[in-house]
Amino acid sequence: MKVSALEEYGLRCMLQLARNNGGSMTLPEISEAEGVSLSYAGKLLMILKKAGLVKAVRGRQGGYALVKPAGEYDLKEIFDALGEPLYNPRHCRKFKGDLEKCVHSKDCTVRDIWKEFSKIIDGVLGKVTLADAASGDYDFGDMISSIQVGIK
Amino acid sequence: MKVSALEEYGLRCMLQLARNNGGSMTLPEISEAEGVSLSYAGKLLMILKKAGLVKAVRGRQGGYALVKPAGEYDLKEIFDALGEPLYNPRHCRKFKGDLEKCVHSKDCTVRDIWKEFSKIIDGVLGKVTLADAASGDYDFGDMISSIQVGIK
DNA sequence: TAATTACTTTACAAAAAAGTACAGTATTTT
DNA sequence: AAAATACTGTACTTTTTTGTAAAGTAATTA
Repeated sequence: MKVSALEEYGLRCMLQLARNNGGSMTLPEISEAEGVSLSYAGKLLMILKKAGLVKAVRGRQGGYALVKPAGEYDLKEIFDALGEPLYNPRHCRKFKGDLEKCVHSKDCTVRDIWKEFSKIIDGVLGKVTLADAASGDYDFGDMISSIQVGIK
Repeated sequence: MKVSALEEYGLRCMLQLARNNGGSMTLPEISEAEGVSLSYAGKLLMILKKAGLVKAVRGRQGGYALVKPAGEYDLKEIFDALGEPLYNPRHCRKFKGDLEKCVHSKDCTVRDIWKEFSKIIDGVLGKVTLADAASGDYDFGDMISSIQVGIK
């Protein structure tokens, strides 16, 4: 289970903008702040822009900025913009081996695991705002202790 | 956030063996059952074997089998064998851009997010056994409804 | 003991992801 | 209007992951 480079660095760019209190940052600024190349920062911000998460202004006084207050973004929407979710309906088509259908399709326990798992992850990501993440004001403690796997 | 092919197919191989009630399966059998090539099945089972999750017998009556009852494996140990965890101490070294240190190192909110997140995932994976997964006898329902993100 | 079946190992090929280079367009400043 | 700054878009290279090929070793069977 892995976080892609796009997700990692994309989130960081969002955190940079969030800490900037609604102000805009140029690509050179973001690039230097995160230690990534200008090109790569450009790629990341373009993805975020196309997803509608940031807005851009061209020209000399230009730069990127959040389109809404950091407290109104949740981590799920940021991740959705940067990559595929852990589970989606195409899961079994993607991992079907050479067989026409997923061999687990009749009673697909594998799919169920990812589907349920994905719900948990989305649940958590959906409840942490970008502002929370930027300031560290969130606490997963209660959640962890409350984890209980029941029997159907 | 993605599940790698090794994790997906590796887990499926374990599920095949688990459904076999402790009996052994040959590579050709596993390969055909999952629709993956013989070579690839061999690679997967070798990884699982080196991690100590399965045992192998060579020769004509050979094959692979679980080393313990399916109910004594949890999904976490299976995933640990097949790939890196979502978060590990090398996270910031891996994603540090061109800078000597992760730019978030002082007050690394990114790292904290993955660290906490990873705990949740491990918590869930650690509570589902291979036997549960094979039969579908687990329920994340309670868990989902109990998710609460607090404030530090 | 030779043939067959099956695991083991190494090396390689193909595909996907990560990251870079560069030419272009828009806006502002001088 | 020319220069400077900054976003935009495409094409490319590198690296990692995925998957395959083939030769080798071990055990069994006839």
